[in-house]
Amino acid sequence: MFSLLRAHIEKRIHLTDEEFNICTKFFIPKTIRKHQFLLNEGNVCKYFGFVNSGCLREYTIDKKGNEHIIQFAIADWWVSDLDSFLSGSPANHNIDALQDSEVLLLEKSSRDELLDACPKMERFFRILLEANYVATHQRVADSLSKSAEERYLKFIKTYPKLFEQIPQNQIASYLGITPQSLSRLRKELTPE
Amino acid sequence: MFSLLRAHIEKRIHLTDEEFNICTKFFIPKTIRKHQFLLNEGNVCKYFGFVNSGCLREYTIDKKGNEHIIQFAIADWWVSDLDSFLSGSPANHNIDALQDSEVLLLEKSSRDELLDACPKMERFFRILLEANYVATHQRVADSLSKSAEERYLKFIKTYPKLFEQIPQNQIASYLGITPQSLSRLRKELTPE
DNA sequence: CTTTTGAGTTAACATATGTTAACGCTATTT
DNA sequence: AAATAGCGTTAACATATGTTAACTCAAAAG
Repeated sequence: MFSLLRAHIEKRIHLTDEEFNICTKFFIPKTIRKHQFLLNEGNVCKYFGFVNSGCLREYTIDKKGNEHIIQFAIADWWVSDLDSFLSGSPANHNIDALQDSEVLLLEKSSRDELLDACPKMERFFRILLEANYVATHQRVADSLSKSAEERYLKFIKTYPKLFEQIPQNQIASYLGITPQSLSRLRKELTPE
Repeated sequence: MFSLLRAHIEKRIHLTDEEFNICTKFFIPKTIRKHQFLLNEGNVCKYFGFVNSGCLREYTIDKKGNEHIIQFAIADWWVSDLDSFLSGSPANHNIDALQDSEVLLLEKSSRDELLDACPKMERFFRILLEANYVATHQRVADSLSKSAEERYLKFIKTYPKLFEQIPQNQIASYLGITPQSLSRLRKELTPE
């Protein structure tokens, strides 16, 4: 149940068995079936979730009704609308499962208690956020400087596992283009 | 010299005078003149910098030679290529000053020492990164779901001070469009 | 087994933004 | 004072991506 999380944390900081056991107490294991929601726009995001298996997505719906995927989360990743989670304000994003998934949920108050109970976890979250900062800034830079085709090729290279698991229309949404454009672009990539 | 930094930290965590004095020892004050570089692509980013005054920008140059601004930094903000700073690998980004600026520089080793000397600062950086995570994800969401015009109007609303201080071609670069497109867009916004 | 739904493809046409080039204005440099 | 460089604007044209609509195919639902 907690072995993936243990390994995930251990990559960043070292905890004793005892310390890790304290941490686990704050998490709520949950199964989320495909198409089920972990967060609906307008509600407060109650959880910071670690994905044990499956795949979820965080997305926003624009005024035309189109979905835009902000973040995928597969095993060993975290999922949340951090803005809403931290501020307690209603979320602008939705989170649902693309596949049956198992997650370990941390409520806001639990996380605060966890940080007090195990101060080493301050460093863990700091390091986790640093890595995320880098990845997200890289995504911003790519959206500024790369064509849809370049972003697509980079996506395949960077997230080969996601690429295998996920429908193409979802990838298009993540890349910021329509499924039709992605289809056209793929056609142009395979001359013959 | 350190009063802005003190207030900046105090917004997130509380430090005693003594603790803060320990922290200040790790920072190197520096003046950066307009057009001077704090980081050149290909070099390792040695600093995590707090801006006391002025304005800097972090940007990348694409293969066509166009600049794309990843981040502005005015007073009370931080500036760095965090990827390079943390990993020690050569930077893909440049950092230079748009105006004469005063910064407080923290070297990588100094930051690690600072975190050990004053563990409360773990929490400070964690909170700082959380806020940045939220802002950057918001920018990603906007680049996926908003038109250039909407992004421009939002920029003005979100960063009125930056909007006043910065040439429009720099804003265009941050928004991901050409200066000509921004000019056209502005014209359409002022009907007569 | 039949029907329905969702994913992917294709094509014709529409639109936002990029490209190139020219011009004017201001501030800086000589 | 003259020359230069940087910024903003404009216009004609080019291109990448969006829009709409139709069609397959496979999987899921009835």
